[in-house]
Amino acid sequence: MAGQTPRRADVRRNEQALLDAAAAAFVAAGVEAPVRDIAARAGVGVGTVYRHFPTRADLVVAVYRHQVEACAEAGPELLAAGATPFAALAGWINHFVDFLVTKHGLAAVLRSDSTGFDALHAYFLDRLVPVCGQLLDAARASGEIHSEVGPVALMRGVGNLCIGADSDPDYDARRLVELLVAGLRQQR
Amino acid sequence: MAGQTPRRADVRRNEQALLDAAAAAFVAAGVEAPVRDIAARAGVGVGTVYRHFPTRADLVVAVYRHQVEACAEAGPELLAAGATPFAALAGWINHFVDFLVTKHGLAAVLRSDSTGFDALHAYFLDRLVPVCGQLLDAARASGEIHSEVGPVALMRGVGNLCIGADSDPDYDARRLVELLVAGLRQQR
Amino acid sequence: MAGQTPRRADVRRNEQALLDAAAAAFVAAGVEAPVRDIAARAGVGVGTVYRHFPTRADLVVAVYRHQVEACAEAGPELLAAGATPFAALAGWINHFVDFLVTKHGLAAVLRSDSTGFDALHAYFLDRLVPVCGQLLDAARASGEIHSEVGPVALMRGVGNLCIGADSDPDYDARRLVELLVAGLRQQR
Amino acid sequence: MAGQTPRRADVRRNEQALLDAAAAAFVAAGVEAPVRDIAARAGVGVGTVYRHFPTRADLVVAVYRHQVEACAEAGPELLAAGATPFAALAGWINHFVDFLVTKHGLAAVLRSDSTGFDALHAYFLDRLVPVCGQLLDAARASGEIHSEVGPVALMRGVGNLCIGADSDPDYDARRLVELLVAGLRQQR
DNA sequence: CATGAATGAGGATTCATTCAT
DNA sequence: CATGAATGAATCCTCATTCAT
Repeated sequence: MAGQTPRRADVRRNEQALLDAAAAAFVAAGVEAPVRDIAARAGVGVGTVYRHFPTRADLVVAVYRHQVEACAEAGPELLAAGATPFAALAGWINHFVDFLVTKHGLAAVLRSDSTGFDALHAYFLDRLVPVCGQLLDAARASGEIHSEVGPVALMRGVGNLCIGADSDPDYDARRLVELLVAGLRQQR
Repeated sequence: MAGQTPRRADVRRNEQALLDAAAAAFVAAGVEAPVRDIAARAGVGVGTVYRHFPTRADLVVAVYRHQVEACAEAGPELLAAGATPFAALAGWINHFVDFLVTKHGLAAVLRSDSTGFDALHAYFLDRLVPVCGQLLDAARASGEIHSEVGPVALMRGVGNLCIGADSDPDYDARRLVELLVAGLRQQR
Repeated sequence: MAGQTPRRADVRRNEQALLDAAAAAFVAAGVEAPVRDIAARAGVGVGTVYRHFPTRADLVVAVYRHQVEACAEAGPELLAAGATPFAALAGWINHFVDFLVTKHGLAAVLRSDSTGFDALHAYFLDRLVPVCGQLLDAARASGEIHSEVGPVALMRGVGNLCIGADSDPDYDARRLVELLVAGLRQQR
Repeated sequence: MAGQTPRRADVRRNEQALLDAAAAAFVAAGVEAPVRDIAARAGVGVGTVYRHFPTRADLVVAVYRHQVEACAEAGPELLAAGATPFAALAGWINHFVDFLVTKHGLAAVLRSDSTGFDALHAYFLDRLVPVCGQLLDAARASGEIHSEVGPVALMRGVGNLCIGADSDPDYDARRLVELLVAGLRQQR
């Protein structure tokens, strides 16, 4: 129970090296990059990776925590920024898409049901679903959307639409997500 | 003397069993499902799989072909059925989603970028894109939709939304696809 | 019990086609050529190969029977030809080497102890050892050689020296066999 | 800090166990012995084999090296030991045969023409051919032998004669090699 | 704490051989 | 008799994960 950050300097250095290495490996080979590659990039043994991040999901979470946090914080900010709630929602979804599309293979893992990514799923849901829900509720309250779709379903759909967007330049996930969001406004 | 199809009844049965088994295996474990699993589902030895389908791509193509033909034929039929073009498009997309989700969960391969599936992608696109394009054009001509999204993008989006729909009962791909299709009507 | 040759014409034709095909396959890929290749070359099913030649050794024996017979018959002829017994032995060994060297991979199989080649070994020994033994005895009787090496050992040695002679043009098995034969004359 | 050899004792032990196991497996089943068998003989997992020797050739080379060095060093020693050059040559060949037959039965690989063993062949030749050549030259200079056979051919012949000597107690490779060596003295 | 060696499950592929048609 | 489809053992190789040092 030492708070978030380890006290020993070398340990902290190792952890940071691992995060950097993992980020680089994820870029190069996707979030399923071999553990050994990550360890090699960080200049440590594989055991050290496992010590710091018992599961791959833990590592992924750690690598992307900052960006997830930023995404989570963007929700209330957008809502408070003056535009309509629907515009805020659309803006936030944009933010989310940017995040997913730039992280090689992350979108695909987000929908993977293999155990071992549970921590990742949990973190994503814990952190972002409330934000998305708040935006959806606000847009619903303002009468801009009528759909009853919930935040989990919406995020899952957006996530799915982003699968493969990083590796195929001809695939424009953003446009399709726009369509999906536009669909929310439709009367039903 | 039978041209394309094998003459011996057991061989034909086996091939069909293999196709069914592969389809099921793809649903359960994706297009990269172990050959041994497919063989086991079909009740045959692995050698039999390799005899009928020397490469995995051959198998996937064969599994697809069956369904793809039915789907392709459904397009003109729906268009001729009397409802509006947009209704025909929506109906066809429904059909497509059924194909992807209910029966085979092949959505994942649609987006696979691994080489070796090129032949598969090509076939898929060759056969279905024109059908979808025709429906899109008709709906556009009738003034029901204004979006400029093309058939390739639309199908890819629908395909992506279907990923994982078979294995997760809480994920309602149809609803999200409805949203996407609804989005097509939006003014631009 | 119909004597050596089958009575039905088509069967005889098949057998001959198989012998030719096997000979060709042995040249191209060695005596361990896949059964399916041989069947394909003969334009028959693999089952037919097995019907005619239950084991690979049976096939090899059949393919080379003529040449083995010729080799066996050459022994007495050389002995009767007027030269010294040692010269006859040397000549016969030459004959034997020619046979082995021109049969891709046969020499290697001759020393293989894998069951399945038993028939081949047996045939070779049955047919050629007595011939070689006769020549050795004669040379010993004439006082030209003193070595006590027996025909089995000698043939085995010659066979071994021939291994790989077909695939490596730099390897001159004949010269080494000459050395071996020359060694027989040495006083002990 | 140890240069070539691994520092951890258990690793070194493992590597040696692997070399011994591979040598034994090669004797029993040839250089193409299943990796799993080698691992089992060494009491390790297959992964360990691959860690130490990424390719089969690496393993075979390593197994050879050990013995080859000893054999190479024996040449000059025998020559300096006082007997005639021919006796030294005969002694060295004996050593070589022991190496091939008694300890490892590696003779079969010496003649393997499968690519991937090129490095092995090269090493073998580089190390032993000069030694054998020196002995041959000396024996030729002393007038004890007259044959023009070179070291490569001689070694190849000896190697071939040793094939299968380990697995067949009735096959006396040494006697045949003696014959071959005796043949070197023959006038031509 | 860090290391990286060892493990072994997991998945692919080939081919000899049998046997239903 | 002939066919060739089916079988499945045998082998290869990769990596995630554990644990002795």
